[in-house]
Amino acid sequence: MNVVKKRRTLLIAGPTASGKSVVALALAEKLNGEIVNADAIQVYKDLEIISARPGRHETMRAPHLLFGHIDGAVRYSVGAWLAEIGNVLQRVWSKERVAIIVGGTGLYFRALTSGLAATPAISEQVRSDARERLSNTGIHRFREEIIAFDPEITRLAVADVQRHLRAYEVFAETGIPLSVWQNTGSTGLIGSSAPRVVIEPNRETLYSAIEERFDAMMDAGALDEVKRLAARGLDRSLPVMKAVGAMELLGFLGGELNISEAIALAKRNSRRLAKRQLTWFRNQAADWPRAASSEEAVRLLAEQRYLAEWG
RNA sequence: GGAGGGGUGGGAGAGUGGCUAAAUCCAGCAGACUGUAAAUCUGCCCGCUUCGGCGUACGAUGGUUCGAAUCCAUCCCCCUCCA
Repeated sequence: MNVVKKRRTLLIAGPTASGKSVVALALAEKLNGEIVNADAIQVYKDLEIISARPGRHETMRAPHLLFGHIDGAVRYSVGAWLAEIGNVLQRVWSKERVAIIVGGTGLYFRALTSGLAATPAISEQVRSDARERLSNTGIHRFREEIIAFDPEITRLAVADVQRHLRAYEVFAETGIPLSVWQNTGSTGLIGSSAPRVVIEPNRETLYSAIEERFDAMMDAGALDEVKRLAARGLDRSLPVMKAVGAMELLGFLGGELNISEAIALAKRNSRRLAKRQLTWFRNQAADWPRAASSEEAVRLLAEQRYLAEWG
């Protein structure tokens, strides 16, 4: 193993359809960099079109890492991603190349820069036990049980079933409350000095880009892609099955929606996704520099002195 | 020209005297967020607000009534059918 001298890293975040890939590619070519994915759905092999994952054109121009390497049957997670990206970054850095981390998943960036609680993996047994317990007792009793060992859980909304389940599972698995785990902060892999940018296009531009892109996805064979996914007969609760666009087209294939309803819903849900991403970055990454467009993002990053040195 | 139906908040659409600033759905906005995060959840959505309220509102105008989106009159507009 080479000794890593410089951890040259660039962070590019932004909502779906904001032009992140373009920025990443431009900088990768300029700086001899490698592009690393920070998007929770672009990791899945099964969804190239629907997830707007970089295709041949892009991957020929620069190395792309952590894209499409996970089988849809796998329940991927921030933790798994963080574990993988650690190695990936070591490899990129050891080659004296720049790691350009791009994506729209705010939580992934947070894990990267601030670390993640060191909770162990939850066994399938505990997972299903938790679900069974919940359906037997109902959310109110379930919640009280959790609060008994972890009072912090009071702050969760009662309807937030997913987070209640998580709290229950962690305690059942480890005997230590989730909130305690979460205070055992690890430090991030990426320092605060790494150049970064959030692409924040105006709402109208972004929304019309989303709609046009979805039409383009349909033309590119999105429906066939989702048909292939459907044919696998995977569990509906898997993350791949919940990807925006996939979910709606699955609804069409299952006969619950007609095609135009499915398309309209997919667009709507993409808009909502983008909105949530903007909210995240606005409030959780408030100190990151902003760019209103991909062009501005390139310019903004290129102006930073790091890049002059790195190039 | 004749007969009937209808005009409600950004859209759809309930409501037919007080419990109605007006159900519900959609669209939108804001927020939360530590292993499902493209997920999960919360609030707002006529205007103003110190978030308790205050002011205007249900095509228009006028009227009945203690009180009207709801009843009456006139006017304007839309739709269906018959000529």
